[in-house]
Amino acid sequence: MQSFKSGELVLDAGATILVEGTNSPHLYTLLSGWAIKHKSLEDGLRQVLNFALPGDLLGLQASISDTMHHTVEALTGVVLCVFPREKLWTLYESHQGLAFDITWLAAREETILGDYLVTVGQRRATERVAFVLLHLFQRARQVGLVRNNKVTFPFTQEHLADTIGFSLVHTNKTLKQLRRTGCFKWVGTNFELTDEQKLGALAGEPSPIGGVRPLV
Amino acid sequence: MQSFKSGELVLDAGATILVEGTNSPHLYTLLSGWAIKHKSLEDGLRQVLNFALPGDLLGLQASISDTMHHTVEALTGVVLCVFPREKLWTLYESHQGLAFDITWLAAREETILGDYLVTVGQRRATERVAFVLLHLFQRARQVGLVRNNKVTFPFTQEHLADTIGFSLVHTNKTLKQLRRTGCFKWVGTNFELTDEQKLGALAGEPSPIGGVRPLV
DNA sequence: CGGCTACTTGAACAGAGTCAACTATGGTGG
DNA sequence: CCACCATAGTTGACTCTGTTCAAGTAGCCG
Repeated sequence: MQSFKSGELVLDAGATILVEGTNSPHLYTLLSGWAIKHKSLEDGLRQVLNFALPGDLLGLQASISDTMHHTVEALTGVVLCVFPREKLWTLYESHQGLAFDITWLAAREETILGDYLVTVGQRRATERVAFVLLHLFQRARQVGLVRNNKVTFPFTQEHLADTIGFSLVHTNKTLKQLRRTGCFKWVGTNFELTDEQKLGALAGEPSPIGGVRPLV
Repeated sequence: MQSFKSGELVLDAGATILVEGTNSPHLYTLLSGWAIKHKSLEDGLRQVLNFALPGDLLGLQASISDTMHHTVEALTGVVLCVFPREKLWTLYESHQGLAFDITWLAAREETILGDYLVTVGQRRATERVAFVLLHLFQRARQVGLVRNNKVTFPFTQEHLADTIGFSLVHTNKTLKQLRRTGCFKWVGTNFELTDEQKLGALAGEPSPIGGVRPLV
């Protein structure tokens, strides 16, 4: 799989990695740093679709439809592993493991977007905020970015607002309310989760016990 | 690819094809009919994630994570092409075309979910309704279900409401308002689109002319 | 005819948006 | 070292969009 790699790309925070409506000759894997995927509307509104953390794939859409349907922007300095897009499908023939991995990543992305859609479509303000904070904390933990229940969140309240579909002002007020529950501390870029279970409950998660019963 | 097939499944309208939280030994392709993918919350709320039309793949998530993250339900009588899930990855080795097709379908699903997320997160009522109606009309047309700009929509206003994240009542009132624009007629299950461009404008689409300028 | 489901409509209420001002905080240059 | 500026975060007052509750109507099938 390393043979497929054509180089590394290092970018500063704020750099645009891929642009909606354009295509790209490259497919990227995020090696380090955070990025954000979003779509912008003419009237200045913006919807964040997802965050990208180390290990995530960027630019698959362009490989398939010749056009990106969202923009990807670096939230921190990032290191990207660069793959030549045109080689992808020939690689599918020689490396089935790669085909599996990419399918897996695409399906995972679909799952996350589905969760976000439920959150934005059905949840109340506090649930939305709690859900996204918890989700990002857990993803950060999966890739080893959490130490002592602390992690650096390199995004602003405005990013959060654009993720959950609320105005910045209302997001801020909801956050104030959530802080009073005491399950987490978020000051500047430092986020500390002190009561994961409680935040999960506030996010409206089904309780971890009592899973779903299979159909007979 | 036909060799992979293990049978056909015929189900009535209302049948549940896959259940959130369970896994399934099968992967399906929808051969005919409509289905709906949704997630339900404890409190009775429901979010429709997407509609499935002929040609769509159902159950990929279960093949990858051993658990479906949403439920799939038939809206009409459906015919499904059944594949044994465990054979999928071995098939990836012998049929790279299949690997490409599945990746393509997964990426397309991601694109649609992204569009829905923008709609639900940022758009106003009339735009949301217009967007979904137009989107479904266009997808139906792609698979040849539209004749004379007419198509059968086998879903209720409640399905639409659960798709766009509004209450049934407000969806109904918005629909009433949209009908006055005269771009479409929707009575019972019969939908006729008489002014596609106008509906596109109401949906808040970027005008077809004036595409996005590539980055130099 | 009765009972179901889908669809309509109005009135009162509440959640979220908008506007506008203000407080940190960090970086820059005089 | 401090004055200035830009960006991020906070807060209050008012408005408006969408929700809820409640009461219908229309069509369909037994």
